[in-house]
Amino acid sequence: MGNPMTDQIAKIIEQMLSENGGELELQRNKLASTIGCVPSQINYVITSRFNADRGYIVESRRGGGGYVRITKVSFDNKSAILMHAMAAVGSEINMLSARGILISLYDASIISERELKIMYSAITDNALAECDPSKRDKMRADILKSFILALRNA
Amino acid sequence: MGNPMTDQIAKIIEQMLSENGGELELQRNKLASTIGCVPSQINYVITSRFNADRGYIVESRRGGGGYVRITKVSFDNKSAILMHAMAAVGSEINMLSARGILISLYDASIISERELKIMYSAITDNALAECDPSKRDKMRADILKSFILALRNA
DNA sequence: TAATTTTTGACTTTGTTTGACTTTGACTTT
DNA sequence: AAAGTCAAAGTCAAACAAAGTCAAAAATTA
Repeated sequence: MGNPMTDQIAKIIEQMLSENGGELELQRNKLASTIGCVPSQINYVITSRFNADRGYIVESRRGGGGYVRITKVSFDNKSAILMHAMAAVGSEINMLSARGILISLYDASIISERELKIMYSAITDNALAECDPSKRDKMRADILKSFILALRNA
Repeated sequence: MGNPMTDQIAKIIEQMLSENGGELELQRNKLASTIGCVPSQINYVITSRFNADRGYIVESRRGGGGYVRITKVSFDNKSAILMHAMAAVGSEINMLSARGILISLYDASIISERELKIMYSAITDNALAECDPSKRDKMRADILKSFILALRNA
């Protein structure tokens, strides 16, 4: 509703980023004047919306021919934890271990309590009752790995 | 029941909500001044009448361009939708229909986009590849129904 | 009257906008 | 090379704009 300038600028930058495959070089003062704001507003947008927490790397150079480069990256920490979880799942996993992995993701703040409940509901023996018991742990591993993959870009 | 201001304000907000299909973004101070009450009264109305217990989700942002967003997900509504979804799943379901059901839950604001992705990841043919093809649709239905059950109290 | 609910406003926290001032780098002149 | 100039980008703090908190006072209800 009350869309502050910051949000509009962020949207413009996102747009440009996605048109450029996640990488973008811009000129701060030029962008500021086409948008119609003071240059330092661009800095504010960048620090508040395109910071490392949100998975962006920002590099810049001053002086003549200066620029600001914004690159989107999926962040390391999270993906390392997910990678680790993925390895921990392996090709088969029982219900208790699967639960443990989900809880560890919850503890690492990668999923919420609600998401924990949702995911857990799909990997109980009960949910997998239809599956042949001999294949159940493999099935569970597949589902769990699908979740972990989905979390990479969610 | 000598209509305290709180009730009138609640009524006004309900009115606006129903005019907007159950979703509403308002500005606290603006609303307060048009109604003629102190801003914090709006907070009181919201916490006492539009809380999670009563099936509302409230989000807000401070600062310039700030807002308060109220979304109605009434329990009746929610459980009716879930019930309906449950029935729609049936005992077997293919990947496309399953996806449709998840999208309808998303459209009804019962699940987030992130949750949509998570759940969808578990019901693709890919995730269920291990399952005997003749049983796959049954398996998918079971998982989907587990999700829906988990959403009842999440 | 005791308990609960509502009303109010002073104070806090969070988020945005602006502009004056600083730093850096490339290029030009001495 | 050293100094100077200019074109960027960066920093920071003040002003502004919202929403949140909390507790005391007032009103209602049991």
